[in-house]
Amino acid sequence: MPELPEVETLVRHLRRRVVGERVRDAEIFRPRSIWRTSTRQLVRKLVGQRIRDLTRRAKYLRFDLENGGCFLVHLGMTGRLFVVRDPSAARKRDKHDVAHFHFADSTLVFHDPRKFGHMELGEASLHGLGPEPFDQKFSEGYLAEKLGHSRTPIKVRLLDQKLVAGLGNIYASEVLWRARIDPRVPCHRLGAIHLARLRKEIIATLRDAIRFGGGLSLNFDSPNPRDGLFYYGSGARRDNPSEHFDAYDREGKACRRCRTPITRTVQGGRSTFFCPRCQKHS
DNA sequence: CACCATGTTCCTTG
DNA sequence: CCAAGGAACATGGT
Repeated sequence: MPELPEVETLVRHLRRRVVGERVRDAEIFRPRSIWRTSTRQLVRKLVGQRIRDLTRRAKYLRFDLENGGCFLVHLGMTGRLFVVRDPSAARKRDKHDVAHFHFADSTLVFHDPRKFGHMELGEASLHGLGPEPFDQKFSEGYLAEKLGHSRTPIKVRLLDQKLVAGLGNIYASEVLWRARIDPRVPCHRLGAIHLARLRKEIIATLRDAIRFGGGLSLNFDSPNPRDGLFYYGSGARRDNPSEHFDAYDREGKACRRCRTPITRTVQGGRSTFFCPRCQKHS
């Protein structure tokens, strides 16, 4: 998955390659990756439109069209977007290509081996989402109100996009490690001090990850796996031999603060990594 | 073969 | 009504 930082990094790279371009043709290889509408409808609404802007909302990429409409892409777990500039190689269709969007001199490719990603017209999917972490609405008061009486473990709640948009399984563990909060703690047991720390670390962790992504030399011009998206880890390990994450995928390795081995547990069917010593209950 | 994987939705069970 | 758990979507890596 691209979580919020990866999507943000992708948007920043892709922007100058697609904004202002007109969609001349669209080839849909996997209709089931289109939600809420038919292939025919999607193609009809897209072809001929100029892309006025490309932005991110939660983990969605949002393409604004000149007619006022919008087109959303969610990358799921393994989705990638890149622009092929090679004019001759109209990019031979790869096994996992979901769609090709042709511009005058380039092609936007949506590639998704695991096929959990999707595309759709309109912004219906954005409606129920919680605030962006960097938005003023994401305040301590808001967090307190939303977490209030929930007995659900905090880690599980952080994955809920209606609470705050953009965290996924990797950064949820990272945030809690930084905030020194036990992922298993029921939300209602978090006091004001912890909520404040939690909010601060959600923002700081994502901000740092975006900054880190901005500093990597990524390649979004080809299917080259070096586009570094998923995850920064793989790109980062090359640019930076030391591991990038503090908790995620570090089971058994020494906590960077106290040297205690990082523990892995399962919550809601997904792995959580934390330090049993410095992430104490509330 | 077994198990793991960046996401989300839907359904069942309690 | 809510929470928790599992399954589903589908494929590849170890």
